[in-house]
Formats: sequence, C-alpha cells, structure tokens
Amino acid sequence: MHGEQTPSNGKFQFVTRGRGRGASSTISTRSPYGLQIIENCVACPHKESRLFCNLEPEALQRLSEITSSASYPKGASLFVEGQPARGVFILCSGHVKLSTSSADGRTLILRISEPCELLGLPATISGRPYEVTANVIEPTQANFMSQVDFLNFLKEFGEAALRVAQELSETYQAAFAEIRTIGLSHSAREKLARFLLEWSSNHPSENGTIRFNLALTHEEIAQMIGASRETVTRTFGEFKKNNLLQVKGSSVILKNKQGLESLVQGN
Amino acid sequence: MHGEQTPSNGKFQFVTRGRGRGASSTISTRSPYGLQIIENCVACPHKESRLFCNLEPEALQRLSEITSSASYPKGASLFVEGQPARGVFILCSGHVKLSTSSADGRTLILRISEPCELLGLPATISGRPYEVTANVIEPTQANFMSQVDFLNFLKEFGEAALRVAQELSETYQAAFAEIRTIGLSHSAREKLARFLLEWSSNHPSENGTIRFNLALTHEEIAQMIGASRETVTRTFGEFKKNNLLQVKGSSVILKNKQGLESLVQGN
DNA sequence: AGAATCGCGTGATGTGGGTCACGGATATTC
DNA sequence: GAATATCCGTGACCCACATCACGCGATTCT
Repeated sequence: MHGEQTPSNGKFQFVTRGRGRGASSTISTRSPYGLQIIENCVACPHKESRLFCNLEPEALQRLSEITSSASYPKGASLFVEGQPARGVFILCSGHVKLSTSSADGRTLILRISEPCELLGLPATISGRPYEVTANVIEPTQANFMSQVDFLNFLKEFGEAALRVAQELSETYQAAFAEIRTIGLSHSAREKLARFLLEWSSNHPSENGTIRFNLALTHEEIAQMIGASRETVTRTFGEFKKNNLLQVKGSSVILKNKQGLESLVQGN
Repeated sequence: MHGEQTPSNGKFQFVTRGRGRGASSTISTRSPYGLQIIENCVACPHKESRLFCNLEPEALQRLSEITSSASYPKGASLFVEGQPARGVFILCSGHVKLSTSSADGRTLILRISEPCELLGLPATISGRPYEVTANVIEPTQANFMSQVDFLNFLKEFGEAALRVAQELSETYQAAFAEIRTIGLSHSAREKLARFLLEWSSNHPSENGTIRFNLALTHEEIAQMIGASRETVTRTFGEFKKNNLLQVKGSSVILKNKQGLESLVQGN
C-alpha cells in the first residue's frame, strides 16, 4: 500500500535525487545541490546557528549527497502513523499537519509544522514506526534523507548527532506543552485560551494587542485541544463577546492578552 | 531556594564525587568508580547494548570521571519543574515520579521512571529549564552528571551523542503515548483501560492473565490519566465486577486482557 | 494506646460539554 | 449559474464525571 522507494505515499510528487540530474520532473530544485541545503538553512532566520548550518564542509557535502528534494500538493502525506520509518523530512516551505487518530475515527492534532523543522526524526532515530501522520495542508517542498543514510551520517559526524539530540529535546518539550494543554485544564475555555496564547507566542505584541493568522478550521482547533467543533465555535463566541479577541477571516486579534492569561491561571 | 552545587534540592542526600574519596558520607558507592557505571549498566538486562555500554574505553573512563553518585530518601526531589537545568541523573535503583502541576494545584503525572533511565535529559541537552518535577517515591540511588561535563562529553564522543539521541527518541515516544491516552479517549473507562494495558505491557502474560504490581494510589492513577480520584475508584470497582481484573493490595491480576482492549478499541 | 493521617468506598448533586440536528454562508466543481 | 461540499453558528438534550461530603479501615506518629 505504501510506496517503498519514494518519500511520500505516492500522491503527486516531484522528486530529484542528490547526485546527478534526475529523470523525474523537477519543480523547485536548483543546482548545484550543495547550495540548496544551505539556502534552506539560511531561510530560517529564527533558527540561526541551528541544526545543519555551520557544520564542517565535509559534513555539508555529505548531507547534500544523501538528500533528495520533493514537492507535495495539498492533501499529500509525507508519512502515515504506523508505517515503518523510512527517513526524515526537512520542511523547506509550506505547512504540514502532524496528527494521530484512534480506531474509532477520533483525531488528535499534535502540531502544525513550519518550514525548517525536521519531521519523522524520533521514528527514524529509534527505528520504530512513525508515531504520527504528516499531512500536507498547503503546497510544500521538503528534503528527504533515508534512514540508513541519515544514521550513517550521524555516526560519522558526531557534531551533527549532538544537534539532532538538541532538536529532539525541543520536539519533546513541544509535545510536553501539548500534554499540559490537554491534561492540566478542565474547562474548554481554559484549553482554548492556552492554545491561543501558545499559538500567538511567536508573534510580536503591539501595545497590548497581538495580531496573527490562524488558518485552521474550528474542527482542526477542536482536534488540537481535545474538544468538539461546536464547543470551539461557542467558546470563540464567548471570547468575542467578552472583548478578549476579534476574528476577521483567518486573522485573529488578541485584544486582551491578560484576560486570556487569567483564564489559564486561576480556576 | 534551590541548591546550586548539589544535585537534589537539599533534602537528605549522600554524595560522592567521581575522583578521589569524597568527604561526605557514602552509602552505596563502591570503588573503583570506573566499575560502578558498568555495573549499573549491566544491571539492566532489558536494555542491553544500550546507552553507555559498549562505548570505547576512553569514553567509559571519561564518564566515570564526571559522574557523582548520591542516595535519596523517599520524598526527595531530584529536580523541580522550572529550575534551570543542572544536569542529568541516571537512575540506579528505586522509582521516581515525574510530574508537572498547574498554578491551581492540579497535578499531572507523566510517568514513573524505572532504574536505568536517564532523567532530565531533554532539559540538559536543550538548556531550557526542567519541564517536570522528579520526586523520589522510594529510596533511590542515582548518578549525576553536570550539564557542562555532560555536553562536553557528548561533543567529544559522537557515538555517545547518537545514543543520547536514541534515548531522547524513546522518551519522546513515551510522552506521545501519554498524549494518546489522555487526548484520544473520552470515557474514564477507556483511559483507565489504556493505562492498565500500557502499564502491564512490560510484564509477561501467563495463559491469558497478567499479574503485576501497581504501587500507586488511586489518587496518583487519577493524576496519570487525567481523572478524579473517585472516578478511578469507581471504575476499578466496575472492572472488578465485570471480572476484568482482581486487586489484592498493590498487586493486580488482569483476568481478561481482551476485554480491556475492547474498551479501548471500540466506542 | 490514643491521635492524626492517609487511602479507599460510596451516595447525592450539578453541570460542562459532547452529540444530534438543523439552516445559513462561503467556497469549489462542473 | 446550478450544484455540491465545506465551514460556521445555534438550539435542545442529556449523561459522564467532577465535586462535595462522610464513614470506615489501616498506617504512622508521639
């Protein structure tokens, strides 16, 4: 059912291998490949000096050799929960939804991955199956490294292994924040407030109000905080009525951050 | 408030440094130190070829130098949520409770750590504060390595860094299982069933029944699955009545594993 | 040995929010 | 420009579970 050789599960994708000009159709790759990865790296200003930048030249060279690039349309899956791990993906552009679901169709969204993140890292390192499903929610370009190549690379370049450990630590801590959101709050109010604060924490606060984009449906938000779609709708309504925030299309304006925080803190 | 030099927060503890015979009172350390770590390692049969075994001799030597050993009584804290990371602990004997709590006193127990596990790893690697509190629930012996020593060690020995990455991956996946338990089930029945199955999964099944120890109070179980103490008591009662399990003191006998599994699967 | 604490069992009660069931508003397809 | 799907808003219902309250054994102080 799942493709063996190719990174994705077989929906439209355009792959190029690291060495040589591939025969498959290319969309966004540029030559030479050595540059590409560095580009992707540099494109992440908030993650400067991260992951695979500033490695020794041989490591970078090696990286470029084991990396293949591919494009994925909306709706494609990079990997599916339960599949044996094939390797890691480095998200270059676009957003990817990481989710898990139970037998009865219930879905829990763990996070929305942003460019520059590594996907499938824990599974690839530990050798266990992917623990989440990675769905492309907007056209995406990603680099892929197979498990064997990646592990060999890490064995050879210890410095990179340490970086990977750091990345894993942060992945863990992000997951842990999710646990707190879901586990430590009783009311849906509180969960939604936590979620909004967490989500907005990357964005700058301008004289008390924070403005950001929230390109998620109520259904998806519900799946992120462990609530029903209707409850999310109603709670949003409540927040609007209490002048805590405004919503216009997919843009949200937090008008009273403190108010939200008080919902989280106290009872 | 929190001790700077010593691993724990200052309750009774007995420390010996890696090199030289320390002046502080010792309880369980043996000389020479190089052997001790290997001992601890070997003492973990189910984790053979793990973490720090089978490293090059120089790495082991170095490890023994940066490790200090300490004993902790019941109730002590190895570290507390929010404290800046001081280093990692390797649990030699005893059990440690990892928990997080919210401002209003609500507590969520993440897991009960067993001997041979590393505690405080994500925080130490990433440099962020400890994300959980580690409470000793039965007399415990643990080895400690300071953050700087540990990071330098990893920088020097890339092989060890890779092992650490693997350990982190599994820590992550354990946390993820917790997310699934809490997030993907909406009846308390289901959560308790998931919990019992997970908890018993390490123990052998003898002709359909699994027998294991569950040295946790209902209160603590409640905090692990995100429910109230009374609900846990009642649900246990329900399971007993339905002949799913028996309880005698702290030992639990799962009489009908399939029955529990059906509670998790279907609605 | 009394006292205090802790863990367990159980009843009564109230409610938050899941679920169902619509209807209207946009977006998407043909 | 229908037709269809997707998303949002809202009312009605009701039940699982949190909460409160209390009583009863078993531990552990002192």
